[in-house]
Amino acid sequence: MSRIQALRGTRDILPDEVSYWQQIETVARDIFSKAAYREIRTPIFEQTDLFERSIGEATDVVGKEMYTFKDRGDRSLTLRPENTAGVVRAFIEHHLQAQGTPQRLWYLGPMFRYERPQKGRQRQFHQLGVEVLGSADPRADAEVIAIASDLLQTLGLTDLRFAVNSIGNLDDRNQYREALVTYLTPYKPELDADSQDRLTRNPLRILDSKEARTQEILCDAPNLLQYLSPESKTRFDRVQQLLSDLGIAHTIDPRLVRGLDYYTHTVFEIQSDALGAQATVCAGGRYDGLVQELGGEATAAVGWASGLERLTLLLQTLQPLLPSALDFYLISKGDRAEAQSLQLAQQLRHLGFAVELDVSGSAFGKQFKRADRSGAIACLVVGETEADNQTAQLKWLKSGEQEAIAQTDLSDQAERLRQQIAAHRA
RNA sequence: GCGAGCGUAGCCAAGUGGUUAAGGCAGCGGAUUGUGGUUCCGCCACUCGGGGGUUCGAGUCCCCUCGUUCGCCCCA
Repeated sequence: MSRIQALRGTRDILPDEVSYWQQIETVARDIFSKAAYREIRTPIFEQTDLFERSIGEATDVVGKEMYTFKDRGDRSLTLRPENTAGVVRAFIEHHLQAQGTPQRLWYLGPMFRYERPQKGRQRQFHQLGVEVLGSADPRADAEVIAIASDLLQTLGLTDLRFAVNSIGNLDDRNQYREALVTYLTPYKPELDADSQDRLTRNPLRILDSKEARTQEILCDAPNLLQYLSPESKTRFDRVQQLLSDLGIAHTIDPRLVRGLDYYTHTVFEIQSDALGAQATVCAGGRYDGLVQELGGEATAAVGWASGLERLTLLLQTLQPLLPSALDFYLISKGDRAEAQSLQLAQQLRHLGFAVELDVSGSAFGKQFKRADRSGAIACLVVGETEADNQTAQLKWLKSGEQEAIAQTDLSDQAERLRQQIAAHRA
């Protein structure tokens, strides 16, 4: 088996599936532009440092999932595992704060993580995301969540769980970390191996361990929310209130901590039960320290990212097959007729119709069969007879009704045809 | 990195040690040299992911390997 095939964790998105992607992209563009978010496109690879400093050295993403390589100039580069870091880098590099804050941005593109593929997880995957840079206002937190909600709802996705939490500011977190470590240390031998390791490396991550015994121990652990400073607490209450005012049902999940180091205050996840183990379709939070961390001015920010592969999986369960958008299928036989059918195809396309031209040259019977399978509403037939008198047979494929139409009348009849096609589609 | 399942045609598949590897869908050709969605006929795997082994005999059993799926970890 030496045939070349797509690499593990990468896949081809074939035309039947692309229509779902386009549906998401169309809806997203509309929602973003109505909320004054502008698209930003950043490079697919960056200096390795950028991700190490932003995402955090101790995280799994940086520790074991990055596609990192040396280029010919011996620089260490990394294919982006996520895009917040890149957007923040661009924000700083181009002094976007000078264009006024907040900057509301969105992006869409491929990301790369070296992991074992499984349902809803690829090595090259795609994320759609938003970032609001330069606002600490709780309304910004609520706005980005509301936009995510709009997007998912417009796509027809329901049965989603919105979980939110606050991990406070840096001081809150440090104090809580200490308390958690103090509480957990006596139980260390009973924790699962990963959690034991995290106890020193990244204790907060222990909270969302799936091990039963670890979770039992955590039942009586100190609660993160009780370690929030009064300001952080007030802030979180405000975000929750704003979400409720918007009618966005959500639950507080005190165990929700995210895997990337840069988060502060609000963190949230939107999950679905229809995806198997990879339940999260959208996740994000506030990252007030990141811009400064990467060398910019202190800038509060909040954002999220959503996995396109997971969204399309959900969409496909809702709509197993998108209907054909084809209006006409053109059939012809004989030199002159074939030449005329090409002319007619172009003419109809210029009038705004979607037209497929049969170029097989096979028998009419075969061509009709293909017309039927194409999903077109009507077919236009040009044979010897029609070629002689510059007409075509217009056949409505569903009813089988057929009428003669002069080739020169097509543009005059366009409006009528449009209406009839619309009627057949409905 | 770890665990489990699965690899037979473009797709879905039967086959569970014994002569020539079912069937269905799609495709192509024909019945029907100008009318489809029904029907009928024909064509479409020197070979069962690859390699090695056991056996008189292997798609079928064993080992290795590659690929893939789902799960763990982690994440969108």
